[in-house]
Amino acid sequence: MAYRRTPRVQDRLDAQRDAIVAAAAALLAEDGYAGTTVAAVSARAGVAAGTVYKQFAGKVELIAEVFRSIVTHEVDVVREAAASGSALDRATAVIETFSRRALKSPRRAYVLLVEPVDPVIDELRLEFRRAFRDVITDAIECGVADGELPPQNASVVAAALVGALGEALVGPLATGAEDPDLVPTLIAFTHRAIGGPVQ
Amino acid sequence: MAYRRTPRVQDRLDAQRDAIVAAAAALLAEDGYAGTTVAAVSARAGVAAGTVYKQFAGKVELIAEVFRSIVTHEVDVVREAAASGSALDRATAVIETFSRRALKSPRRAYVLLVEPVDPVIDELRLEFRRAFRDVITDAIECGVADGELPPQNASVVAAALVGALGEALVGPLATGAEDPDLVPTLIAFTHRAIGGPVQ
DNA sequence: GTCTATAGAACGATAGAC
DNA sequence: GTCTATCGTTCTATAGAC
Repeated sequence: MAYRRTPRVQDRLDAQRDAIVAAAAALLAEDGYAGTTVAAVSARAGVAAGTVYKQFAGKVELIAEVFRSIVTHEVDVVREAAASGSALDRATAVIETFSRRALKSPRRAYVLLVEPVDPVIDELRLEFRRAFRDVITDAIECGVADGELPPQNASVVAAALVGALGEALVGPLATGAEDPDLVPTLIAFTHRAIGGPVQ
Repeated sequence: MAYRRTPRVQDRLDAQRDAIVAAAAALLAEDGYAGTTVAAVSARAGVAAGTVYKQFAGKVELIAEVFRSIVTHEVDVVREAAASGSALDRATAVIETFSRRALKSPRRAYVLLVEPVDPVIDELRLEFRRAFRDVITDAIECGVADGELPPQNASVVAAALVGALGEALVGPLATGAEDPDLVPTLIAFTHRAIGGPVQ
């Protein structure tokens, strides 16, 4: 092709990269990490296997980009859902938004949350859990400042809630068991945990 | 060595294996996974590097055995501490025992809880979190049966508490920050979360 | 005509079946 | 314990944009 990449070529390359990421994301949601082979990804993206390695250093780096693109969006959605209202409303919005979305795509959520994949992915998970924690910390701090919630160490409690939410979902996500009581249980848990009234 | 392993030879091999596991455990607690090289382990155990591979299929299998030996013991200690008393006492004992022990060996606890290591270790962590969950589930179920706690989905709440405890400790363990308020915060969080009175 | 991106086969490691 | 199938990755000839 070109000595120098023309904008046209660059666009095509960018589109190709996006197609590979989208194919990997779809496979990850359907078949988990083990089912997301480079061969399957390249076939679905309509490129050759070797091409994947022109765009990414390896499979793990591809999966890492998929993680980043999905979870960044999830953090944004949760942050948006919890942007306003009382501290209790905001905490409820976090739990409800996060868990409903996870339960709607259980396989995908399981992969993103805990499926054993690779240390590089573990590192990303740690990072994104901090992002979710910060969203909750903000809500709790506002609630404490307003006197709506009792004084507490907001960031510790927020971290605890992130861990609680993730761990409580792992079981149901893994087994696919649909328990209509799950989300209400988590909301009641959260309300009590941060010292709000339980309705 | 012998064609047939005499009891004497077998004892020596067992002792050698134990020495390797103990050396790996000590290094893991001091320097984390990256610092626990096979060379360092064998040197500390007083054996040749090749001997490690006679006893274990590879580094990951060695580390997995270290994990199993340590965490099985931790589960037992926590179970024992939470064996009797009111549901609130038992829940308090779980939190206090787990977190005090973790904070006493922060590097070790960080490795056991979340340090990115290997998918095989991730799998073990999932397994051991279920073991801790079962200990807490039992306490909550008894509390609900006695009327001490409000009705709730005990295993979901227990899983949430395991996640909460782990995630709340990750930050302090990683930074080494000593916050005297941390454990009391977690106990208050737990008491509220399961619907008990907060003192 | 030049040189890069692509396709697809080949390679070496590894995990699972028997 | 061995063997086979499969996976991630690399290599090389070809096609095609400049």
